[in-house]
Amino acid sequence: MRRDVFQAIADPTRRAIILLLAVGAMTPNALAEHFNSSRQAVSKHLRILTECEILKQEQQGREIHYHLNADKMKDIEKWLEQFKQLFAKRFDQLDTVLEQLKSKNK
Amino acid sequence: MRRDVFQAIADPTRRAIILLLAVGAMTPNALAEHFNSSRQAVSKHLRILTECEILKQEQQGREIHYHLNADKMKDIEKWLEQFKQLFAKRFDQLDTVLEQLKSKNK
DNA sequence: TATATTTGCAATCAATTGGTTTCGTAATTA
DNA sequence: TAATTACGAAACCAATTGATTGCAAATATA
Repeated sequence: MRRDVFQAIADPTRRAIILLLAVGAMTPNALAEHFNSSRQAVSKHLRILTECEILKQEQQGREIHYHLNADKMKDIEKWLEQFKQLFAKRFDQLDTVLEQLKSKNK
Repeated sequence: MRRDVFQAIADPTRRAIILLLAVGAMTPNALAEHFNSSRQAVSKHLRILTECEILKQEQQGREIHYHLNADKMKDIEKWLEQFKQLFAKRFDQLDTVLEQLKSKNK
């Protein structure tokens, strides 16, 4: 079973959960009210997000408060950064080619 | 069939394809050489990425060069930015609360 | 103590996914 | 023209996904 941040944010409901919890911790019931999905469906998403270590549980009596581990989100940022650098480098190479063409025409 | 950038980057092979194409355009066969998967499997990923408009095809004789539409990647960045702002705002609110507590104790 | 509330967990199901194999077609090359 | 190459598309399959239903455990309330 693959369980990484990218698979976690692939689902729109899970992305919404992340945004909601970015504002503040919430219980499953409170979260479920924001969606059309059932409480169990939301709970399943919470389980997946917890397994990815994007969420942490905090038991308070019979309630469980889910809150964000914002650090995990950096994995996405890291990959994006890697992509951006590779893409930028491509232009560098293009620049080199253009420079070479330029000096050839001289 | 859901077809968005988030679902596209959920698969590790597709993420690798994106990174490879960030450096420069490639044909399906050239791409497939970088993976253990078959040419057809890679081709299927290419179709998905093209349907998401992350990739564009450019026919050259019997070869098809796939290259990146880097703009689409901004969708991920936008969502990340939205998340970061919500998360930052949370700290702002916390700051406000702390400020209020501070003035109460005066 | 009896009842209600909050929650996780297992079983089940239809839909989707990622992969393979096979086929057809268009562009090269011999 | 015949063989080869590069590719997409369709059919198929096992594994995974997202959702539902039913249940049990723990805590709170009457």
